[in-house]
Amino acid sequence: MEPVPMLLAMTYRAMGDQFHDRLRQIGLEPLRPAHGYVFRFLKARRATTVDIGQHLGVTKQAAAKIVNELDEWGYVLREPHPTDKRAQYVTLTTKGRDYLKFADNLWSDLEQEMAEAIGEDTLATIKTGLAAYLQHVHGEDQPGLRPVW
Amino acid sequence: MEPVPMLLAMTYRAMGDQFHDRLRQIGLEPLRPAHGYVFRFLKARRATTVDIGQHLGVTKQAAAKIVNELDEWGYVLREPHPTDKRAQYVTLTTKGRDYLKFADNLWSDLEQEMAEAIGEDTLATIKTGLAAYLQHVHGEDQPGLRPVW
DNA sequence: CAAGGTAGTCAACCAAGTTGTCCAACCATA
DNA sequence: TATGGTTGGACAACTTGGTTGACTACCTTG
Repeated sequence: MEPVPMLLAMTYRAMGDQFHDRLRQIGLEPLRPAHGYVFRFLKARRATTVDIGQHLGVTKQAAAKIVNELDEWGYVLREPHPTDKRAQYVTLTTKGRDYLKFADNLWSDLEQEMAEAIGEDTLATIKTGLAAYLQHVHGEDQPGLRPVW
Repeated sequence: MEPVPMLLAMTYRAMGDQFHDRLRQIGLEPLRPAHGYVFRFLKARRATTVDIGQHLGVTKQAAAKIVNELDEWGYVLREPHPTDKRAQYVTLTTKGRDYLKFADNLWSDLEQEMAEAIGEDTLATIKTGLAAYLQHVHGEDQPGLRPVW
Protein backbone atom coordinates (compact mmCIF):
# COMPACT_ATOMS: atom_id res chain seq x y z
CA MET A 1 0.00 0.00 0.00
CA GLU A 2 1.23 3.40 -0.84
CA PRO A 3 2.34 5.71 1.95
CA VAL A 4 -0.33 8.00 3.34
CA PRO A 5 0.91 11.26 1.81
CA MET A 6 0.72 9.82 -1.67
CA LEU A 7 -2.85 8.72 -1.09
CA LEU A 8 -3.66 12.17 0.23
CA ALA A 9 -2.06 13.87 -2.76
CA MET A 10 -3.73 11.64 -5.31
CA THR A 11 -7.14 11.96 -3.71
CA TYR A 12 -6.75 15.70 -3.44
CA ARG A 13 -5.80 15.86 -7.07
CA ALA A 14 -8.62 13.56 -8.13
CA MET A 15 -11.30 15.49 -6.28
CA GLY A 16 -9.94 18.82 -7.42
CA ASP A 17 -9.90 17.71 -11.03
CA GLN A 18 -13.50 16.56 -10.83
CA PHE A 19 -14.56 19.82 -9.23
CA HIS A 20 -12.77 21.81 -11.87
CA ASP A 21 -14.24 19.78 -14.73
CA ARG A 22 -17.78 20.20 -13.50
CA LEU A 23 -17.38 23.91 -13.00
CA ARG A 24 -16.23 24.23 -16.58
CA GLN A 25 -19.04 21.98 -17.81
CA ILE A 26 -21.50 24.34 -16.23
CA GLY A 27 -19.73 27.32 -17.70
CA LEU A 28 -18.72 28.98 -14.44
CA GLU A 29 -15.24 30.46 -14.57
CA PRO A 30 -13.03 28.07 -12.64
CA LEU A 31 -10.91 29.97 -10.15
CA ARG A 32 -7.91 28.31 -8.59
CA PRO A 33 -8.26 26.38 -5.33
CA ALA A 34 -6.63 29.18 -3.39
CA HIS A 35 -9.41 31.56 -4.37
CA GLY A 36 -12.08 29.20 -3.10
CA TYR A 37 -10.21 28.73 0.15
CA VAL A 38 -10.15 32.48 0.60
CA PHE A 39 -13.93 32.65 0.15
CA ARG A 40 -14.46 29.97 2.72
CA PHE A 41 -12.10 31.68 5.11
CA LEU A 42 -13.81 35.05 4.71
CA LYS A 43 -17.23 33.58 5.21
CA ALA A 44 -16.45 32.71 8.79
CA ARG A 45 -14.47 35.72 9.95
CA ARG A 46 -13.26 39.19 9.12
CA ALA A 47 -9.71 38.99 7.89
CA THR A 48 -6.87 41.08 6.56
CA THR A 49 -4.52 40.13 3.74
CA VAL A 50 -1.96 39.02 6.29
CA ASP A 51 -4.50 36.72 7.92
CA ILE A 52 -5.31 35.23 4.55
CA GLY A 53 -1.67 34.62 3.75
CA GLN A 54 -1.19 32.81 7.00
CA HIS A 55 -4.26 30.69 6.41
CA LEU A 56 -3.12 29.70 2.92
CA GLY A 57 0.44 29.09 3.99
CA VAL A 58 2.03 31.72 1.74
CA THR A 59 3.67 35.10 2.27
CA LYS A 60 1.59 38.21 2.66
CA GLN A 61 2.80 39.41 -0.74
CA ALA A 62 1.52 36.28 -2.43
CA ALA A 63 -1.76 36.64 -0.57
CA ALA A 64 -1.98 40.26 -1.71
CA LYS A 65 -1.78 39.13 -5.33
CA ILE A 66 -4.69 36.77 -4.85
CA VAL A 67 -6.74 39.38 -3.06
CA ASN A 68 -6.03 41.84 -5.88
CA GLU A 69 -7.30 39.36 -8.44
CA LEU A 70 -10.44 38.67 -6.45
CA ASP A 71 -10.97 42.39 -6.11
CA GLU A 72 -10.57 43.04 -9.83
CA TRP A 73 -12.97 40.23 -10.62
CA GLY A 74 -15.52 41.58 -8.18
CA TYR A 75 -15.57 38.76 -5.64
CA VAL A 76 -14.25 40.75 -2.70
CA LEU A 77 -13.80 44.33 -1.65
CA ARG A 78 -11.65 46.06 0.89
CA GLU A 79 -13.02 48.16 3.68
CA PRO A 80 -11.15 50.21 6.23
CA HIS A 81 -10.27 48.60 9.51
CA PRO A 82 -12.27 50.24 12.28
CA THR A 83 -9.40 50.79 14.68
CA ASP A 84 -6.18 50.21 12.72
CA LYS A 85 -5.60 52.79 10.03
CA ARG A 86 -2.97 50.66 8.30
CA ALA A 87 -5.15 47.60 7.89
CA GLN A 88 -8.04 46.71 5.64
CA TYR A 89 -10.64 44.06 6.07
CA VAL A 90 -11.25 41.95 3.00
CA THR A 91 -14.91 41.04 2.66
CA LEU A 92 -16.98 39.01 0.24
CA THR A 93 -19.25 40.75 -2.22
CA THR A 94 -22.59 39.24 -3.17
CA LYS A 95 -20.90 37.77 -6.23
CA GLY A 96 -18.35 36.17 -3.94
CA ARG A 97 -20.96 34.71 -1.63
CA ASP A 98 -22.92 33.37 -4.60
CA TYR A 99 -19.85 31.68 -5.99
CA LEU A 100 -19.11 30.14 -2.63
CA LYS A 101 -22.64 28.86 -2.26
CA PHE A 102 -22.48 27.28 -5.68
CA ALA A 103 -19.10 25.72 -4.98
CA ASP A 104 -20.33 24.38 -1.66
CA ASN A 105 -23.18 22.61 -3.39
CA LEU A 106 -20.81 21.11 -5.90
CA TRP A 107 -18.48 19.96 -3.16
CA SER A 108 -21.25 18.29 -1.26
CA ASP A 109 -22.31 16.53 -4.45
CA LEU A 110 -18.80 15.20 -4.85
CA GLU A 111 -18.63 14.23 -1.22
CA GLN A 112 -21.95 12.43 -1.55
CA GLU A 113 -20.63 10.46 -4.50
CA MET A 114 -17.57 9.62 -2.48
CA ALA A 115 -19.79 8.37 0.32
CA GLU A 116 -21.66 6.16 -2.11
CA ALA A 117 -18.42 4.79 -3.48
CA ILE A 118 -16.67 3.92 -0.26
CA GLY A 119 -19.44 3.98 2.35
CA GLU A 120 -20.80 6.76 4.45
CA ASP A 121 -19.21 5.51 7.63
CA THR A 122 -15.82 5.15 5.99
CA LEU A 123 -15.97 8.72 4.75
CA ALA A 124 -16.97 9.92 8.20
CA THR A 125 -14.04 8.06 9.73
CA ILE A 126 -11.69 9.63 7.23
CA LYS A 127 -12.88 13.12 8.03
CA THR A 128 -12.78 12.79 11.78
CA GLY A 129 -9.51 10.86 11.62
CA LEU A 130 -7.72 13.50 9.59
CA ALA A 131 -9.15 16.28 11.72
CA ALA A 132 -7.97 14.50 14.85
CA TYR A 133 -4.49 14.08 13.43
CA LEU A 134 -4.29 17.76 12.58
CA GLN A 135 -5.47 18.63 16.04
CA HIS A 136 -2.85 16.33 17.49
CA VAL A 137 0.02 17.74 15.46
CA HIS A 138 -0.80 21.41 15.38
CA GLY A 139 -3.21 22.09 18.20
CA GLU A 140 -5.32 25.12 17.55
CA ASP A 141 -3.24 26.91 14.93
CA GLN A 142 -3.77 24.85 11.82
CA PRO A 143 -1.11 24.40 9.16
CA GLY A 144 -1.20 26.32 5.90
CA LEU A 145 -3.35 24.90 3.15
CA ARG A 146 -0.82 25.06 0.36
CA PRO A 147 0.65 21.65 -0.42
CA VAL A 148 4.41 21.78 -0.65
CA TRP A 149 5.33 20.19 -3.95
CA MET B 1 -16.38 20.29 9.41
CA GLU B 2 -14.17 21.38 6.66
CA PRO B 3 -14.63 19.89 3.20
CA VAL B 4 -12.60 16.80 2.46
CA PRO B 5 -10.06 18.40 0.09
CA MET B 6 -9.04 20.93 2.70
CA LEU B 7 -8.48 18.17 5.22
CA LEU B 8 -6.44 16.28 2.64
CA ALA B 9 -4.36 19.34 1.80
CA MET B 10 -3.71 20.25 5.41
CA THR B 11 -2.78 16.73 6.40
CA TYR B 12 -0.52 16.38 3.39
CA ARG B 13 1.16 19.60 4.29
CA ALA B 14 1.46 18.67 7.95
CA MET B 15 3.03 15.28 7.27
CA GLY B 16 5.32 16.65 4.61
CA ASP B 17 6.54 19.39 6.91
CA GLN B 18 7.31 16.88 9.64
CA PHE B 19 9.15 14.64 7.22
CA HIS B 20 11.17 17.53 5.92
CA ASP B 21 12.05 18.79 9.38
CA ARG B 22 13.30 15.41 10.53
CA LEU B 23 15.38 14.91 7.43
CA ARG B 24 17.07 18.22 8.08
CA GLN B 25 17.53 17.42 11.76
CA ILE B 26 19.42 14.31 10.78
CA GLY B 27 21.44 16.25 8.26
CA LEU B 28 20.31 14.42 5.14
CA GLU B 29 19.79 16.73 2.21
CA PRO B 30 16.05 17.17 1.88
CA LEU B 31 14.99 16.61 -1.69
CA ARG B 32 11.61 17.80 -2.84
CA PRO B 33 8.61 15.47 -2.64
CA ALA B 34 8.70 14.88 -6.37
CA HIS B 35 12.16 13.36 -6.10
CA GLY B 36 11.04 10.92 -3.48
CA TYR B 37 8.04 9.94 -5.55
CA VAL B 38 10.34 9.21 -8.46
CA PHE B 39 12.44 6.89 -6.30
CA ARG B 40 9.40 5.03 -5.16
CA PHE B 41 8.14 4.76 -8.71
CA LEU B 42 11.45 3.47 -10.00
CA LYS B 43 11.75 0.91 -7.25
CA ALA B 44 8.78 -0.99 -8.57
CA ARG B 45 9.27 -0.81 -12.35
CA ARG B 46 11.55 0.21 -15.16
CA ALA B 47 10.50 3.58 -16.45
CA THR B 48 11.40 6.26 -18.95
CA THR B 49 11.26 9.99 -18.38
CA VAL B 50 7.90 10.10 -20.09
CA ASP B 51 6.54 7.46 -17.72
CA ILE B 52 7.79 9.46 -14.77
CA GLY B 53 6.16 12.64 -16.03
CA GLN B 54 2.86 10.87 -16.38
CA HIS B 55 3.16 9.41 -12.91
CA LEU B 56 3.91 12.79 -11.36
CA GLY B 57 1.26 14.58 -13.37
CA VAL B 58 3.61 16.97 -15.19
CA THR B 59 4.90 17.31 -18.74
CA LYS B 60 7.79 15.23 -19.94
CA GLN B 61 9.97 18.35 -20.04
CA ALA B 62 9.34 19.03 -16.38
CA ALA B 63 10.03 15.39 -15.60
CA ALA B 64 13.26 15.60 -17.57
CA LYS B 65 14.44 18.45 -15.35
CA ILE B 66 13.84 16.38 -12.25
CA VAL B 67 15.59 13.37 -13.73
CA ASN B 68 18.55 15.56 -14.70
CA GLU B 69 18.87 16.78 -11.15
CA LEU B 70 18.70 13.28 -9.73
CA ASP B 71 21.31 12.21 -12.25
CA GLU B 72 23.68 15.05 -11.36
CA TRP B 73 23.30 14.28 -7.68
CA GLY B 74 24.00 10.62 -8.28
CA TYR B 75 20.65 9.13 -7.31
CA VAL B 76 19.76 7.71 -10.71
CA LEU B 77 21.41 6.86 -13.97
CA ARG B 78 20.19 6.33 -17.49
CA GLU B 79 20.67 3.16 -19.39
CA PRO B 80 19.79 2.42 -22.98
CA HIS B 81 16.44 0.90 -23.72
CA PRO B 82 16.90 -2.65 -24.99
CA THR B 83 14.62 -2.37 -28.02
CA ASP B 84 13.85 1.34 -28.51
CA LYS B 85 16.88 3.39 -29.52
CA ARG B 86 15.14 6.66 -28.69
CA ALA B 87 14.29 5.76 -25.14
CA GLN B 88 16.28 5.43 -21.94
CA TYR B 89 15.42 3.61 -18.78
CA VAL B 90 15.99 5.62 -15.64
CA THR B 91 17.24 3.41 -12.82
CA LEU B 92 18.14 3.94 -9.20
CA THR B 93 21.77 3.90 -8.13
CA THR B 94 22.80 2.43 -4.80
CA LYS B 95 22.74 5.95 -3.39
CA GLY B 96 19.18 6.31 -4.63
CA ARG B 97 18.08 3.02 -3.11
CA ASP B 98 19.73 3.94 0.19
CA TYR B 99 17.94 7.26 0.29
CA LEU B 100 14.66 5.58 -0.44
CA LYS B 101 15.20 3.02 2.27
CA PHE B 102 15.97 5.75 4.76
CA ALA B 103 12.95 7.78 3.72
CA ASP B 104 10.75 4.73 3.96
CA ASN B 105 11.81 4.18 7.54
CA LEU B 106 11.10 7.78 8.36
CA TRP B 107 7.70 7.58 6.74
CA SER B 108 6.75 4.51 8.66
CA ASP B 109 7.82 6.23 11.87
CA LEU B 110 5.51 9.10 11.04
CA GLU B 111 2.73 6.74 10.12
CA GLN B 112 3.22 4.88 13.37
CA GLU B 113 2.89 8.12 15.30
CA MET B 114 -0.23 8.90 13.34
CA ALA B 115 -1.61 5.49 14.28
CA GLU B 116 -0.92 6.19 17.94
CA ALA B 117 -2.60 9.55 17.70
CA ILE B 118 -5.82 8.55 15.98
CA GLY B 119 -5.94 4.78 16.36
CA GLU B 120 -4.55 2.02 14.23
CA ASP B 121 -7.92 0.99 12.90
CA THR B 122 -8.83 4.55 11.96
CA LEU B 123 -5.61 4.93 10.02
CA ALA B 124 -6.24 1.65 8.26
CA THR B 125 -9.73 2.78 7.31
CA ILE B 126 -8.35 6.02 5.94
CA LYS B 127 -5.83 4.23 3.77
CA THR B 128 -8.19 1.64 2.37
CA GLY B 129 -10.93 4.22 1.99
CA LEU B 130 -8.84 6.63 -0.03
CA ALA B 131 -7.43 3.81 -2.13
CA ALA B 132 -10.96 2.58 -2.83
CA TYR B 133 -12.07 6.04 -3.87
CA LEU B 134 -9.14 6.39 -6.25
CA GLN B 135 -9.91 3.00 -7.67
CA HIS B 136 -13.52 4.01 -8.10
CA VAL B 137 -12.77 7.29 -9.86
CA HIS B 138 -9.79 6.38 -11.98
CA GLY B 139 -9.77 2.63 -12.31
CA GLU B 140 -6.32 1.29 -13.00
CA ASP B 141 -4.60 4.41 -14.34
CA GLN B 142 -4.04 6.50 -11.26
CA PRO B 143 -4.13 10.30 -11.33
CA GLY B 144 -0.96 12.36 -11.27
CA LEU B 145 0.58 13.03 -7.89
CA ARG B 146 1.07 16.74 -8.24
CA PRO B 147 -1.54 18.69 -6.28
CA VAL B 148 -3.10 21.43 -8.36
CA TRP B 149 -2.79 24.59 -6.31
C1' DC C 1 7.64 2.18 -47.61
C1' DA C 2 5.02 6.22 -46.58
C1' DA C 3 2.44 8.45 -42.78
C1' DG C 4 1.68 9.32 -38.45
C1' DG C 5 3.02 8.81 -33.58
C1' DT C 6 6.58 8.94 -29.75
C1' DA C 7 11.13 9.78 -26.65
C1' DG C 8 14.09 13.04 -25.71
C1' DT C 9 16.18 17.70 -25.96
C1' DC C 10 16.53 22.73 -26.57
C1' DA C 11 14.63 27.20 -26.08
C1' DA C 12 11.38 30.77 -24.98
C1' DC C 13 8.07 31.94 -21.95
C1' DC C 14 4.88 32.24 -17.87
C1' DA C 15 2.71 31.85 -13.30
C1' DA C 16 3.08 32.02 -8.73
C1' DG C 17 5.70 32.11 -5.50
C1' DT C 18 9.99 34.32 -2.78
C1' DT C 19 13.15 37.95 -0.55
C1' DG C 20 14.19 42.63 0.34
C1' DT C 21 12.92 47.34 1.13
C1' DC C 22 10.16 50.95 2.51
C1' DC C 23 6.53 53.80 4.88
C1' DA C 24 2.93 54.82 7.88
C1' DA C 25 0.70 53.39 11.75
C1' DC C 26 0.58 50.85 15.91
C1' DC C 27 2.01 49.55 20.68
C1' DA C 28 4.70 48.80 24.93
C1' DT C 29 7.32 50.93 28.31
C1' DA C 30 10.36 53.53 30.79
C1' DT D 1 5.01 61.27 26.18
C1' DA D 2 9.04 60.25 23.71
C1' DT D 3 11.01 56.31 21.73
C1' DG D 4 12.22 52.08 19.87
C1' DG D 5 10.51 47.82 18.24
C1' DT D 6 6.72 45.65 15.53
C1' DT D 7 3.16 45.25 12.00
C1' DG D 8 0.02 45.96 7.58
C1' DG D 9 0.46 46.99 3.16
C1' DA D 10 2.76 48.08 -1.22
C1' DC D 11 6.43 48.02 -4.75
C1' DA D 12 10.25 45.85 -7.08
C1' DA D 13 13.58 42.37 -8.33
C1' DC D 14 14.25 37.79 -8.55
C1' DT D 15 13.69 32.48 -8.33
C1' DT D 16 11.35 28.27 -9.07
C1' DG D 17 9.08 25.04 -11.32
C1' DG D 18 6.36 24.54 -14.35
C1' DT D 19 4.33 25.31 -19.64
C1' DT D 20 4.15 25.43 -24.91
C1' DG D 21 6.38 24.88 -29.18
C1' DA D 22 9.68 23.12 -32.36
C1' DC D 23 12.78 19.67 -33.93
C1' DT D 24 15.30 15.16 -34.61
C1' DA D 25 15.70 10.44 -34.49
C1' DC D 26 13.31 6.49 -34.13
C1' DC D 27 9.31 3.53 -33.92
C1' DT D 28 4.83 1.42 -35.78
C1' DT D 29 1.28 0.38 -38.75
C1' DG D 30 -1.57 0.25 -42.92
